[in-house]
Formats: sequence, structure tokens, C-alpha cells
Amino acid sequence: MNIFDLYLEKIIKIVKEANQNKTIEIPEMLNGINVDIPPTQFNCDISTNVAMVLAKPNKKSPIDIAKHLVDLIKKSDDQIEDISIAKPGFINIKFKKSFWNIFLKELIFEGKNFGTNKKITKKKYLIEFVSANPTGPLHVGHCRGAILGDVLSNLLLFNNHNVSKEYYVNDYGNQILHFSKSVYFRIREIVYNETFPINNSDLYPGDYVIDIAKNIIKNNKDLDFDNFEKISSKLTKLSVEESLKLIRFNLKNLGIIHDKFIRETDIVNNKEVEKTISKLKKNNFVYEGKIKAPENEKTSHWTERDQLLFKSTDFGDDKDRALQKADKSWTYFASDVAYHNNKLERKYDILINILGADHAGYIKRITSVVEAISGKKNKLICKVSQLVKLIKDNKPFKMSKRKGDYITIEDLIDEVGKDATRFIMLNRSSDVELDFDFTKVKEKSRENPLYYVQYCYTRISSVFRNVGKKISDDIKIKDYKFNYTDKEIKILKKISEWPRCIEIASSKLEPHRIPVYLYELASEFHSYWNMGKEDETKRFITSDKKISDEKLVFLKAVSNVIKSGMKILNVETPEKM
RNA sequence: GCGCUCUUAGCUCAGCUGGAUAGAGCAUCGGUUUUCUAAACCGAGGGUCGGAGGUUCGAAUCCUCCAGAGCGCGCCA
Repeated sequence: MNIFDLYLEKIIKIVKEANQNKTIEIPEMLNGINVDIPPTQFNCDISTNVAMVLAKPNKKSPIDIAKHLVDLIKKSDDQIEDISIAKPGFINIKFKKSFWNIFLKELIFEGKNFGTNKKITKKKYLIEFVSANPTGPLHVGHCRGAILGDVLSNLLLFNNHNVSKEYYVNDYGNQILHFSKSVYFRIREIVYNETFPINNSDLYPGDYVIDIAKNIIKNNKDLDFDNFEKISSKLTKLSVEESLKLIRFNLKNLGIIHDKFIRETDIVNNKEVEKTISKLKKNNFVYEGKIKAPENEKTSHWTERDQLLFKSTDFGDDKDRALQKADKSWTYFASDVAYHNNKLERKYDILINILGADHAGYIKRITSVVEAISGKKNKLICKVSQLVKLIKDNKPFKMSKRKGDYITIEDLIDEVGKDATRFIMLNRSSDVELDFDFTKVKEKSRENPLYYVQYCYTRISSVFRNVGKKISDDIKIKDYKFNYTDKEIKILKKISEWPRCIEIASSKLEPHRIPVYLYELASEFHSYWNMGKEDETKRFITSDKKISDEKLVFLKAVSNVIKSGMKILNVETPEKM
């Protein structure tokens, strides 16, 4: 039950009826009208701007319109205790206490589905995220996008959409070649006692490559490591699979499981690139042409030549994009074009890509491709997650591939924990750079917002435990005729904002709103809890170790919302801490 | 040079599908514990929402310009 939507509908109905009775003029579009949360000092529950929106078409002051509407609203609804007008024309509504009983009854009935958006139609989503090169384990830099993608899919699932999570494995091209060469040199180091060419900056020097080399030697006794060319393709495959093992392990420890891993080599080997390009050629989106050197400083080595280009300038990109390299092999972009065609052929309604900030410049061309193939705009939504600035011992911590100097996901999980990592990474808008202070998060774990929210759930659990009940048990109440106090209603109001939080978070793809909301709810609850210290009537458990239905329902409502929010974030809600 | 993102309290950030007197946490200062778990609570101080215009009844929120910060601008992935 979304009370804001409920009252918006009621008000629009009233306005339309008034229009039919010729007492009010309405504009063509009524979407400027909204029902909102009023500022706390007004002592009311919801407010609407309807009078201000209607002022102009009626050529009357908002206050006059409001006066007219207030009567109509009051007449049509028996749950309103007080309805008033505030400058410059807001209509403020305060509900009777019985309204909150209706609300709670509905909430308990909906159970864990409370908050799901019922207005939307079910869609099929494909969300691609992480997709880090399979050249080693994930590091902290990958972490934010991984968690963002995971929680977005949970959020969409919560709203009953169909969601498929995919990882695109870039196992084709130069970087992979360098990687498998690195593995090869590590193998030679082990087998023939040769020194690893540490000064070759193309190679991956990290220690994990040694482990990968060892594994490959152990499991492939029949392989002849004498000549790289001979075993290159086999070795590449083995190296990639070893990397993927590491990556899957990292993701699992973060609580993330993808539905599918799609390999770039499969796309290329299945001739999907040719297929897609010829499709685009037919529609004149692909042609042979030259591109100009980029305008930044290092242009001296640039040679212009004819090559296959995608006409992304047709879609507002600043230059057309190359599909083929000089050696006629496909560019990264070309196989990604084919991959997106592959996605579209699988008939998803919406595609979502989660990208790191360093790939933001790629968005224009890939959305252009999807538009070119599907003929539709906004079929692909790209969501960028900004950088995580790591801070350790009060200094920015720079990771270096060269030195193999990383903070890996395992380090992070060992030291900070999966839940805290997830919560902190999600607690900020993905548009903003995130300071992740390794030392602080570790030391001051008590100040961590995760525990603040979890503690709220723990406190509620302890009440249930103390009266011999379980927090997970369903509760059955015959009549909802409770007389909640102002403080309790304040918390119920916060709970009533939950469906709205979900709605905005999912429509804008901004999951950070969930931890922010949960923190606020927890804060209200802790405040209430502490009132019980001074005033025994405010405690949940009476002196004879019982709890009233009234308090039971109240606690159930709070814990339901915390539980479903934390479930979307995929963090634990322990009953004891 | 061009593109994307950001700029809100001392610090880290919410708030942005336009609404009323702009909110948290940390830090600072002062209080609360024989208790349903103090991993908590209560109170105080702290603001030219980067700057300038514009749209609007109304702008932190939308538009334009400017400044600063970050990221990117390959035939790398």
C-alpha cells in the first residue's frame, strides 16, 4: 500500500469530477500534481500541491482553489482528521488514528511484499555487470560496480520483474594474449628455472599468475611447454578459466552469483560479428572510411587508413568507430556490437550495463549500436559507477598493476566483511566518487552504518525472544483498533515511505536510497527505544513479561521493512549481535 | 581542444521526475546506563547549496554561461 499513490488517485478523481460538474478547470496534463511528505513542522501526514497546479487554468489564487478542494476532499474521505491550507497553497492532511490501523492491517497482510511497486508491468531485464578482463582476480576497483549491479537486480526482482545477470568475458584480443604469455613465462620459470621478464610492461607480474601457472602444470601433465606458439590457444583457454575461477570465487564471497558467463571468443567463433555487421551494413550504418587522429597530445604515430566503421555519428557520437584492426581482426567494439545483437535477439525488454567511470566514454557508441539494431531508443541503459578512492593510514592508496600492489576483494572481505563492504559501497550515490577508508572502516566498525541498522533488527528480535516468540513468526490479529502514540505514528509514517523509496530507487536505478532510508528508519526506532528507559509505558515488554498486540504489530511492521530492505542489499539481519 | 560526472555545514555525504524554515553522520561542546543489549539516545553550535544569469507563482533541484575537481577521448579492453 503506497499511501502517496492512493491519495494522488483520490485527489485526481475528485478534481476530474469537479471538472465534469464545471466547478473547476483542469489542464490537459495532470502529471504536475503530486502527493508528498510534508516538512515535519507542519504536523500533518501528507500534502498536495494540487491547488497550485490548478491555479493558472482557473485564473484564481491557489488559496481559493484549495478552499474549494478541501471541502470536496474532506467529504469524500472518512479517514481524515484534519485538513488545512498552508501558504502558498499546499493542502495538508492529517489522518485519524484509525487510518494507521488500516495501513498496518494491509502491511501485515502484504508481509514481505510490502513495498513492491504494483503499478508497473512486468518486464524482462538483462543486466550485464562486472565483466572485468579475465586476467586475474577482482580487486577493490571492481567491487562497487559489482555490488551496484547485484543490488539493482535484487531491486528489480523485488518489483517482480524478470532479471538475468550476465558477465561478458573478454577472452579475445591483445590483453589476453599478454596474459597467457605471462602465464607461459611463469611456467617456464617453474619448469625450466628461467627468470620471468619482469621489465616487460605488457606482462602481468602479479603473484597470482604463479599460482595459475602451477595449477596448469599440475592439471596438464601431457602439455609440452617448449614452444609458446604450439600451445598458445590451449594455454589461453586454460589461463582464462583459471582467472574465471578466481573471479567467481571473489564474486561469491561478495554474495554475487551471475546467471550466465558469455565468452567473447564464442561470439567471434560463431560468426556473430560478421552477421551483425552485415545486418548493420544493410541499413547503412557500417561503411569503409577513414577516421581522424584523436585530438589529444599523442597523435604522432597515427596513420589514417580505410577501415570498417560504424556510423555512430548518426546517433550523436563525436566520431565513427572502428570495427576492424589493421590485421583484420575484430576490435573490442566489434565483438561487443555482436554481443549486444545477441542480447537483443534474446528478446529482453530492457538491457542494463553497469560500467566503471573509466568506460563512461564508451556509452554513446554502444547505446548507438543498440538503437541502430533495435530501432528503439532507451532500450539500453548504461549506469556508471564512479571511482572508489581508497584511503589507508590517512593516505590515498594507489593500486599498481606493475608492482602487483593490490587490495584484493579477499583482503577487503577478510578485514571489513562482506556485509559492511556492501553497505558502505551502496550508501552513496553511484554518481559520486566514494572515499573508502580502509583503516577507518576496520577500526571504527562500531560507527559503521550497517551495524546501526542491524542493531535495530536485533533489538526487535530480542523483544520477541524475551516474550517467547520468534521474529519470523506470522502474527494474527482480529481487530486493528489500536491507539498509537504520536511517536509511534511518526515511525509508521516513515514506514509508509518505504514503497515510495522502492519506487524511486528502481525507476531511477539508484539503490543507494535504500541504505539511506533504512538508516533513517533505524534512527527513528532507536530514538523510540530509548524513551523506554525513562518511561516504562513506552517499553515493549510489560513488567509481567508480556507484550500487547498493539506493540507486536508495530514491531512486526518495522522489522518487516528492515528485513526486506536488507534482503535487497543482500546483507544479513542477525537476531543477536 | 572535446565529452561525461561532480561541487550542499570544519570533514564525509543525503536531499535533485521544481514546492513550505535545506537534512544526517563524523568532528567540537554538554548530558543519559541498577534497563526490552549503550553497537543506543538527548541537547548545543555550525550554511551565500561553487559563481553569474534565465525559466517559474515557486529553483539546491530545470536551462545557459563561467570557475574548480575527477574520469575519459586508439587500429587497448
